[in-house]
Amino acid sequence: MIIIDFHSRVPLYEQIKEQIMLLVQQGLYQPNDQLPSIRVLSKQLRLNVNTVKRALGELEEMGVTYSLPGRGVFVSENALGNKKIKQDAAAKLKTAMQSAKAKGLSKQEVETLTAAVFAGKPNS
Amino acid sequence: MIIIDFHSRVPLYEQIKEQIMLLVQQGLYQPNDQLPSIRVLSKQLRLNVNTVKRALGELEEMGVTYSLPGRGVFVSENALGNKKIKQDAAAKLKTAMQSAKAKGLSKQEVETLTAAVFAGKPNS
Amino acid sequence: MIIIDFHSRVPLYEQIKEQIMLLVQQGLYQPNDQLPSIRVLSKQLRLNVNTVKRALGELEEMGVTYSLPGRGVFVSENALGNKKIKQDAAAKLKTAMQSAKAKGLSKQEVETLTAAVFAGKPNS
Amino acid sequence: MIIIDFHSRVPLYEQIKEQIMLLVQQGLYQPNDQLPSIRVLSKQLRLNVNTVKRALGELEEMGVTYSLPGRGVFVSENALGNKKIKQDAAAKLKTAMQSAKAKGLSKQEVETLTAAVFAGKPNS
DNA sequence: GTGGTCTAGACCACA
DNA sequence: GTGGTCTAGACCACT
Repeated sequence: MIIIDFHSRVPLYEQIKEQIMLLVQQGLYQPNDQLPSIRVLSKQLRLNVNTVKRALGELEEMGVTYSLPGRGVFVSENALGNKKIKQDAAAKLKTAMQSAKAKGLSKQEVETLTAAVFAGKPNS
Repeated sequence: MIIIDFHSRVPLYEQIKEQIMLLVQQGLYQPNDQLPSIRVLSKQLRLNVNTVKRALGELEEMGVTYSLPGRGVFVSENALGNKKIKQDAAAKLKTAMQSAKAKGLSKQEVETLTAAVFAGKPNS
Repeated sequence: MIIIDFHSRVPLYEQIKEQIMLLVQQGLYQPNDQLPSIRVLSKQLRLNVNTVKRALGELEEMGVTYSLPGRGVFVSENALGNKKIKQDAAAKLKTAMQSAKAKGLSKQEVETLTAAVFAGKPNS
Repeated sequence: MIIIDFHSRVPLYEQIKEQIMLLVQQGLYQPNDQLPSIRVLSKQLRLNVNTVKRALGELEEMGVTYSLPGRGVFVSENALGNKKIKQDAAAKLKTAMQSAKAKGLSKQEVETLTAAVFAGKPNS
């Protein structure tokens, strides 16, 4: 389910975080569902255990998952009701938008892009 | 004219690049205008010369500026007509936007953000 | 009577220990009273037998209970007269309190918390 | 300045976090002060670089510090105005207090302890 | 089996 | 020089 791009400059653990959040947001993992174990994930993704561990650790810090030592990692109750996550995403988006503006993209072009992205699956 | 945010996680040399491109984009620097010298810039911005050098070097590589050894650095004719630059920025923006959508940002929230970013100086 | 919080980071066997000590402390179990058998407890709490076994084993080691092989587990005479246990708890509490103070909690906030914790059943 | 107890069961990175927060809270490190580099700290404390890195990473996550790659780690503006830190400490204190109650400490004993802890340097 | 902690050491980007 | 990422592998506590 999770696909890692080893050539991307985005850190591997960030890619894992993103994709797991996506799976949760899509409802493929429900609250209190157990995620695959760290060891299983690391084998599937061909990554070191510590890299996966870091991803899950940060997801836990963000309130998306919780871990019970000796038992496993689980999806939190209000996994994505979290404000922090949205703020984070908004901040990153703003940075990208400012950069785009500096490089000559017009407001209209951005709006067209926005429409395109939000077309596929209506989200609001 | 150029403002560096020392608290930002964006590399200093990237900030310089962004800001110079923005100034060009806004027409404050016209094609064939001379930019301040590296030494002047590094003093103004209180940055290491190497950092400024790297920024200008990459701008030249991108075709935004050209340098005449012994004379200085100048703005290229087609400084921002370069399609590749815009495409790159657009691609990154799209990724950030998709991620933001996945994390629950609504289309409206993105539009509000767009308006905010493009508020300063109308651009389109 | 015993409630296990599966979401808590406190080990399950520690939770069992705590709760049994609390019941004894509150006088609901008198010295020489028999505790429910390990099997009964593990079914009630939906826990692995080994987890319950460990909890009772440690209680016995602490002198809170004693077991008569083939008969069951019983509350000791001087179950909580044991000074070492209290001292241990007091030391940990002190550490946590100092840390809380260092992080800006006021004396009043701690007192409010104390009142809340000791609210359920008056104890002194 | 920082003292690590290698025999404690508290994780080393937690000890580092605690002590740095303490130094900040005491005003020995002011906002925007630069902390010793990770490598220097790890040599001083005779710890692995990664352990120190983790401590500083979590402090950053908590908003106590911020790091500028290539430059160093610095104390945040409102390092300890942070609500999250207090909530964390309060939660830990509550757990310790419940445990103490279960082990027979009376409300009065806790209050005496509170008074003792908050005696040294008045904090509220 | 599970996750948590720690070490040792490599490589990268940034200033 | 700085911090950031990643790997490999050890040991521990808990279920």
